[in-house]
Amino acid sequence: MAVTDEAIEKIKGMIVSGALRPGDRLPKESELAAALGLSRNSLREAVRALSLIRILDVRQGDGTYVTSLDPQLLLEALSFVVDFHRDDTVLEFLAVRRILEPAATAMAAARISEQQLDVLAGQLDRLGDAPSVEELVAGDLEFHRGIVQTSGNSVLCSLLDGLSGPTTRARVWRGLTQEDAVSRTLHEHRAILAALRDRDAEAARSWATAHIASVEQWLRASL
Amino acid sequence: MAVTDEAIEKIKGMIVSGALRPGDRLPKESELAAALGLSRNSLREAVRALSLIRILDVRQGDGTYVTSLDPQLLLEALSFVVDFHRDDTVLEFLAVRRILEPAATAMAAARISEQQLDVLAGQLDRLGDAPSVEELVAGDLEFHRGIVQTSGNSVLCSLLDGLSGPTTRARVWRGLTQEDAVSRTLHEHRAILAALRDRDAEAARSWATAHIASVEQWLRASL
DNA sequence: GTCGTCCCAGACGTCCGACGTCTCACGTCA
DNA sequence: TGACGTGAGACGTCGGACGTCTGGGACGAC
Repeated sequence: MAVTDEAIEKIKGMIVSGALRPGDRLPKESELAAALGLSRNSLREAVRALSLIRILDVRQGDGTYVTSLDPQLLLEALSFVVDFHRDDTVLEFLAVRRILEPAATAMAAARISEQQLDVLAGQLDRLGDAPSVEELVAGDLEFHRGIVQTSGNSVLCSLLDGLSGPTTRARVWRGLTQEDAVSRTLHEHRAILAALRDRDAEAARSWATAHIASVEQWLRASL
Repeated sequence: MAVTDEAIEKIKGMIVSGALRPGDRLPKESELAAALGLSRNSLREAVRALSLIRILDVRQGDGTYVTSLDPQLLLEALSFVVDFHRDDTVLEFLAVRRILEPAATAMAAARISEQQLDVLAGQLDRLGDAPSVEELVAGDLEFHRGIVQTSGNSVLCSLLDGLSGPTTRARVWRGLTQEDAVSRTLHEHRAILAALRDRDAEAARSWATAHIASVEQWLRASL
């Protein structure tokens, strides 16, 4: 195994074992390199790799720190990876979202506050009846994220965020050319919101499932 | 933005745009560094980072290649990230698994072959009535993976693999000290298998849910 | 002709030393 | 007391040198 890979494993070990805790500062590069028995260049490759996936936070002129290691932060790296997938796997990602999002929406029904409901309603109102594709994609993202965030499970929230981030969603909408796609989407969003306001978890789950299923159906037909 | 980060973005762009396709070989480090306008050292940091998340495959003495970019491969990096999460987030991961796994198990009911059913049954038989904790963890992993793989969705499969890989599962079992945990788990596995053999998707889903819920319950009580 | 072996060009792996750039903290001065 | 300048120290980048490994071609035995 290359010394750089060893260094990655050792740094990982120091964090997992608790020797390095979230927020801790690492020894400076030259010292850590000496301690791990490799050159500064090779160590930097290890640090850079761990920094890409948000394990470490490198600040020029200051030092290198362990991040908070929050699920939200670590799963951010997921969207980076998801960007690489080819178009022909979009349907598989959508199928996973179809499993997760209805569950998250149902969980939100019991927890969402009146204030948050009003915020979501305001979003939909501002979007109007005939938004542009860019506005719709942004609004769609914001709407679902707002709901999922109140599910109370940060892992679930981050996972959905990563799986259906801006890039994926844009790819989906690029494939949706049907006339009534926009109006049906807006209608379904309002139905989900109404179910949440009624605290009806099952209705919310069903509307969320139907919402994603219809997107899936359109997409399957247009591929 | 640092030159290394720029290099990461440029290489990502080359892949996403299709200029570099899965399996393609990159120019040698010195040439690519010159083309991107940075030193070989800095370029290596970028390549190393992309290699950690399985975007690139570096072979000493040969060259650097784009991987297959299969969901299965890319989501492998997920388990690396999951290893860093603290114990207090295990329940959140388990809650997500409780959403995904029943769905995957239900999907498998319609697709699993008689041969695969026999393989799973053989696994359970070999495990016996009183396996060690290590054997049980390994068997548990193998059993669920065998089912999920027949769901037909590689993204779903890889995601579950990453979320509940060896490390996470070992952490869960470490917390399970109750006497009847082992026998109840084995019983539930057999129930899931019976439902699959009956092609009863709803029964399979319910048993999978109950199975994870009981693990969740034990874990919550023992934390 | 086929197969196995040897050898080497070429690519990645590692290291060193130097210098640039940025932060933070400290001390100065109004 | 506050703003400002300055310097030590950390990361950022570079070029070159050498080590290590792989793949493929040349060569010879069968």
